[in-house]
Amino acid sequence: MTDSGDRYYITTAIDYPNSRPHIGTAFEKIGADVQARFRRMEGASVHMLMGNDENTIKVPQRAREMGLEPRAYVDDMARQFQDVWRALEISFDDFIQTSEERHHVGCRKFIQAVYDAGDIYKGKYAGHYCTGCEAFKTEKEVAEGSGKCPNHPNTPLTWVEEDNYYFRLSAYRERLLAHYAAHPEFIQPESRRNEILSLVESELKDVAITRKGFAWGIKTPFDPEQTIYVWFDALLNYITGIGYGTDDERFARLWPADMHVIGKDITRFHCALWPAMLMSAGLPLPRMVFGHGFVYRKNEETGEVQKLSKSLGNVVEPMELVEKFSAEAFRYYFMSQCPFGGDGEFSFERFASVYNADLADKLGNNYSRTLTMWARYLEGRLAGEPVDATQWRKGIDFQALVTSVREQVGAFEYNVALQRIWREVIEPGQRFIDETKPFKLAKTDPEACRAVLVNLADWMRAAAILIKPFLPRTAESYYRAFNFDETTPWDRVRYADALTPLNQVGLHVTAPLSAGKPAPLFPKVEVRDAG
RNA sequence: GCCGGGGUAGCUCAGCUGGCUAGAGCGGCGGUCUCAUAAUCCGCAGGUCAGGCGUUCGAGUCGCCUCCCCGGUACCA
Repeated sequence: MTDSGDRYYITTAIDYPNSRPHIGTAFEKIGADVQARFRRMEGASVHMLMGNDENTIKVPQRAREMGLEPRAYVDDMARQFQDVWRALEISFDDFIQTSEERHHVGCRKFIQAVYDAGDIYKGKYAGHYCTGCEAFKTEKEVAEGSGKCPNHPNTPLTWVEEDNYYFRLSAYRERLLAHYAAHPEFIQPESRRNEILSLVESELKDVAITRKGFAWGIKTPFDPEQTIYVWFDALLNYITGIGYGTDDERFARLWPADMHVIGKDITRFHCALWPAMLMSAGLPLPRMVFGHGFVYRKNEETGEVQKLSKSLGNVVEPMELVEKFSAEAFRYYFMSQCPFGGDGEFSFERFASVYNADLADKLGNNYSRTLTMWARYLEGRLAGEPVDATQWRKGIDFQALVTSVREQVGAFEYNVALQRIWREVIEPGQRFIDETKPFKLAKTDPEACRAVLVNLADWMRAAAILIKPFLPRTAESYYRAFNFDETTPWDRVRYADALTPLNQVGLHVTAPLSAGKPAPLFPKVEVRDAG
């Protein structure tokens, strides 16, 4: 799946710390995390990097508003972001803040390398300048503000020309096109690739990469009056975060990245500007860039689908859902309901409905059923001759199923993979109980009842393994409900282990039970109360 | 305008390089079990696959045209 052997370096986009993360940003992180967890299961040595993009003009502004030093402000925001990511079980290995020294050092080294390569020249940037923001406004912003700055409608914009440095992006057009052709998998999914292809084929303009007069940010080494501008600075986090300019050995070990997970809106920066920058600096390119879709908010009453925005007042904070439901439920909803490469929708009502149907009634309920019967009919412990533990999945080509689910998860087709797991693993387990009726067999044919229950143990083991990247906690509860861990330790389980025969020797329930029952994994909720 | 992506059952989505009577989940309706979180399981519900033309023995699945929705259009999360 990756040609970099057993190492897998995956990144997510770094976020502006102006406001706290919402469910859309969480969507990206979870999608990347599922991949990271999956690759770890497959035996890769995974490094997952996340971070915040702090060298923006809004940072000192916001800090001032809150009466803080910029540094204190970004540190506090970084802590808050990480709290959310941890609550969502995002298994990141490192978190970079672009205000950190390691980033500054690496940035300066990089821009100097590009400068030395002759790809940076001094030019004039001209645009609408807002004295209130002390910044240039884009044409789009000006249009939105009907000719004025959206933030300062009473301050007239002035047309200002400024000397600053340009990166010779246009010079890389041919090389970029050659790279896309030679590596068709470079841009994912397909739709994003087409978009970039036509963009680069049409025209590439040089980009200004420095600005004048900012105290906050990274100074340009060859001209201390200039500060490195947003994109040139931000993209570099992917290399400064693994030691570029500060730890050569580590950088050599981890670069190039196997996967940049980003939002579809910033595809061009990652698929055109970034590779060109790397080419100029003489560094290898990342193997893939995945531009995921967006999460929209569906208004329950009107049925209207809207963008998440502060002004519409429809922003949903991840912690709200985590507290009301659980991180597992949060992860499950977005991974199963929103195709990662496309757009998805969120509503509280639908969230609760999916939660009840797939998690409470299926995953959770069958856990309770199985364990209760084990306790009641076998006193939690298996004795006697081994039985055929694969009865529950007769009629399913389990080998083919595991193979295709692996491919789908590896290709970020999470919603499809989960649907298959539910339809061909989770639900057959429930149907098996219904068809064999172990609760009746217990009275008429204890041996047959025992065989059914052994099958259910195998079912739980297989389910645990397959859902592990998506629902790490639940998967672990499933796996540790029996002493499976003695045969294959939980942290070393691979997808292929779902196919290995169940070890029935000494098999027994290890889940905590009270009065012969486990605590519900996903307590059912009222759909109406969801919001 | 230009470029790109879409339009498949009430809702959310699958349908790979064209081929059995177009699928799943949810919702809805009827029935069932009792191990379980009043959960499960079974059956039913019939959508001109946006519309038209064409290629083909055969098209959601390819080509062209029309309508509608969305995104991008560059230094913007």
